[in-house]
Amino acid sequence: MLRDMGKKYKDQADIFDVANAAGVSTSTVSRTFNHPDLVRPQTRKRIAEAIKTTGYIRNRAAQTIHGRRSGTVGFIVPTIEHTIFAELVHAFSQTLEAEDYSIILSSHDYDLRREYHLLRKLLEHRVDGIALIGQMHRNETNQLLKIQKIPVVNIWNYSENSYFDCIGASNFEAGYVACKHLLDLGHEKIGLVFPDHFDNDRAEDRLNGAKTALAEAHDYGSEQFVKFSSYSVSRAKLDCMELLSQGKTSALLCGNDVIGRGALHAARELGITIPDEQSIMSIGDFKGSADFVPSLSTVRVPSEKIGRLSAEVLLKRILQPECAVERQKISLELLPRQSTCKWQPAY
Amino acid sequence: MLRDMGKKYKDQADIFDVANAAGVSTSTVSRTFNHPDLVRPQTRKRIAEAIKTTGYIRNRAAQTIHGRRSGTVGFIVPTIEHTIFAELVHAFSQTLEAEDYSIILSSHDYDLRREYHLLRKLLEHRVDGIALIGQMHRNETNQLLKIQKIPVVNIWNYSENSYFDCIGASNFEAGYVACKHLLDLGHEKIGLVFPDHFDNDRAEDRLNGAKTALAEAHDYGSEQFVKFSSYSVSRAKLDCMELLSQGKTSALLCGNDVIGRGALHAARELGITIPDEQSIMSIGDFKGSADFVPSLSTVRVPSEKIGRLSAEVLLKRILQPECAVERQKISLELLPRQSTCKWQPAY
DNA sequence: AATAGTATTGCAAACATTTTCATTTTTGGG
DNA sequence: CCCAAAAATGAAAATGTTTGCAATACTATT
Repeated sequence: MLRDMGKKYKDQADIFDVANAAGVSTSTVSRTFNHPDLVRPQTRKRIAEAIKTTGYIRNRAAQTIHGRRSGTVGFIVPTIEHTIFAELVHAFSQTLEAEDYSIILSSHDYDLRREYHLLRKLLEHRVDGIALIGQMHRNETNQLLKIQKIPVVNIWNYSENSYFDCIGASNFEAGYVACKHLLDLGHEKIGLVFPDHFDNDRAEDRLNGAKTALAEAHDYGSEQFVKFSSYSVSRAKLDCMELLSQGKTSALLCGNDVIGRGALHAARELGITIPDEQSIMSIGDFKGSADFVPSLSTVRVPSEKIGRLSAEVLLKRILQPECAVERQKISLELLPRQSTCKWQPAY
Repeated sequence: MLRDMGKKYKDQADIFDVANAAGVSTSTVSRTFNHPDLVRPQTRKRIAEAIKTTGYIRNRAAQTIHGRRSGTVGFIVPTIEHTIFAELVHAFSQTLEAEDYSIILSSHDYDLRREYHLLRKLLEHRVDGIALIGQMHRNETNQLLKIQKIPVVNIWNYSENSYFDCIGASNFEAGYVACKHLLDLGHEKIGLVFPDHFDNDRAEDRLNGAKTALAEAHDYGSEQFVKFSSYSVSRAKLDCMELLSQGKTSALLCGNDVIGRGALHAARELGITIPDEQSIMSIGDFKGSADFVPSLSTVRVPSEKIGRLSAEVLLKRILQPECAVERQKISLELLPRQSTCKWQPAY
């Protein structure tokens, strides 16, 4: 297989090759891609053929260099290992891919220092926009975003005075509503199992919401059972087993559905009947939570909707950078299912 | 807020600004990034400061244009909506991010025509390498990959004569082993619940493996109970309920853990005791399957390991494009847990 | 058929880097 | 303190596009 046949070996056809093959100038080829209406249909067809025969593939890097949009969007999430953000990322990607964008996805594993570095890397790639989870970021992260004047959407946590566009629910409310549900059912001794909220404002807000509901219901001084767990069914199961076997609670409030699932397993493992002996309440409503037996009561945070809307808002800001800040508070839905019921003391 | 103060307004510092600020030429700045050993430490320091003060961020597009590596890798998966590939993607990303690569992730939703288009888009971005799931792709996809001579790793499905590097398990074997386990336990009437294997060679191989085991055990003509389901716990639960309520089987073999979970829920819903009345066997061992009560018997396909190794192999090929094709057959592990037991006829 | 107007196309500069090659500076040994 | 060799730096060309402007080719009127 011999290379270098003649002048100069190129392994990749470029826009010149296409122009030659079609007998036009590079300008015309370029225009066929970017402003097809400006080139005669007949010419366009000739160019299309030339593209086929040469096997030409546009070089996005070369157009990005002109300040043209890169066609990429950066999405930084805490994790993709657990199901937590799967639906969100999916909906977000689908929406943007439909508009011909590619998604550069990175995860920082709940380490906001890494988030900053990932952001820098995305900026090096000249992404057209950035999506971040939550409102809490390092100062340098926010500074950088502001200076760069790059389109940003803040996903998942609603804030009425966010600097950037934001689409999300009130996680405080989620925690409050979930806890209120248990209180309304007559539960008094409620165990709270929440992910460690270090570098995680969503979990923190939820926990605060729950605590507020508790404080409103009881004397503030009442005994609290808080257990910190993590985004892992296994870990959560162990933690819940510990809490449940102490027998001090009549209900568990779980910071998210992953923990909620852990709690269901834990109860089953210990032979505790749900919901008769113990109620389990959760927040999230991930795909599949409704299918557990008993099905998991939870507060629905509509992740697909949030993902889709975030993508749309980001898209809009990319096209119109100067338009007013858009903030959407996504409403929650209380979903009482089989894992919770009225508390009736045994005696 | 007035712009254009003086000569020429630039919203982004470029390499010239840095060079000026540091009192060196652009060549030297460029070298500090790409060949730091070629520039004097003292100069390097001065440039580092200049970068800080100017807020310069490298433009990867501009370096990509030179045939330099883009620092991105494309990963095309069937889906990220369900947990199926979460661990795989996670491990893959972590490994490559550690080497300063960014991952462009796209999903085609089990539509290989879309896979082709996504591939083209990735090539436009001049990714340094491509990762694909499975060995089955459209002809045009394979052609394009070969012509482009781009590093490719084929993940998940092992094949001893793959054209590209491949890291994966034998899914045929997985299906065979899983089914054999049930047969060894004395089950004869085994229901097979598998994802529709249209555009999905992994599922197809698994199903064939299972059928082969069945054929070896019984007369080939024996009655088969095959039900096609999908990658959704809800859907799988419904399908399994249908199959289970027919009462023709003593065990269910599920094509993956998502379906396996659906089966567990289905049995519970119907009041069928697992494993006494019905065994449930699965393939995958996703995070959390061991925590179910009863825990899910399954054949472990070590997705993290596969993800990490795939990343490493792809990396190696990016650095040494000419090295010999690397194929690794990842071994499976039979994990009998609580959801399967010996079949003892009721009478 | 000439004219004005519009639709197409081409030329060449611009984009932000990298890299080759030549030039300058530094270093170490005598 | 000089010289050769080595190390560090700079000048300028090259990378693959896009686009403003100018030039050319049509079209529909008169």
